[in-house]
Amino acid sequence: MPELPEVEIVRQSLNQKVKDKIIQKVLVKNRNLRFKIHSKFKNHLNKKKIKKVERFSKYLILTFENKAGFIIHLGMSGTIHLHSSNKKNFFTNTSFYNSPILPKKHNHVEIHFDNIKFIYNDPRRFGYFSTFKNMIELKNKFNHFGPEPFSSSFDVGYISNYFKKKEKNIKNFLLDQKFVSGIGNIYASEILFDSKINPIKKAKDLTKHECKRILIHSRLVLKKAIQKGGSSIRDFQNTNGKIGNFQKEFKVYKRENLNCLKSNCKGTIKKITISNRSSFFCNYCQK
DNA sequence: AAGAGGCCCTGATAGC
DNA sequence: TGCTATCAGGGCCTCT
Repeated sequence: MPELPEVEIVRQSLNQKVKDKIIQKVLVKNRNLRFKIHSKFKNHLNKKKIKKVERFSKYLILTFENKAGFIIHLGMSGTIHLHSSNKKNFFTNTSFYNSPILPKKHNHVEIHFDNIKFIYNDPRRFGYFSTFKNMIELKNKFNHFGPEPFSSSFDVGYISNYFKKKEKNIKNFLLDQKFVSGIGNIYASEILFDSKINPIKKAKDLTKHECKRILIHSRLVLKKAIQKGGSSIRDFQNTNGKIGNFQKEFKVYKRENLNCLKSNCKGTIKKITISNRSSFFCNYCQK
């Protein structure tokens, strides 16, 4: 569910609310996530002060003062809710697609700070928590990941070189975290539309110019999504009133059978399935 | 090595 | 109203 922009939005509010706060108590209500929450998880977190909340790709990284810390992946349906006990009924939903009301089912982890409760909720259980002891261990966790679109190492040379002899379609590569980190199914379609590239085009057939467009639009789309506060598919109102309206800007995602929004294009948006995931594109202007 | 496909889960929605 | 089928923003694992 959450792609890089959404996780970045979560990171920002999380960093704002729990930075420099001490974990007073950890409750594991249901350890069954993609990977079972380790029995040592509680002790690893207990009484530690959060030094910073960072993000790599779709992963949240919370680091303690002693350089140890933990990672959160939200999977498809993971949401984080912050509940302030200072003011009654004050909820901050740092996720982006369910209501600001605290969920009753599927709460897996509670982390209590002074005056703030962190609640991790995940109906589909595709998310997970993992811990690291130091910076080296943290770095190793992301060893096999490709660069983020914003990274300087994600350049035309890298892209065109990577695509040499690759038979797989371009859409799959945008979703392949070994090639580029942080893009998911929604933004893959949006990036390809802006780049005017057909999702089923083989990667090896992309020209250098097309690689350049992939580079530029990956950055633009994600940047704009972050500025808009990410995407929420469902009706969403949060008490801060600042989260998630990039979905209004979707040009192809969930717009099948509607007109192509490119000026002078008479095409209609199509929906096809690529590797069991839906893809949206205009078969008129995406070559 | 690269690529295809199954699978992990629950919940919302569409169609009958 | 209630059943069944399909779909959902991710990514790991296995097989060829």
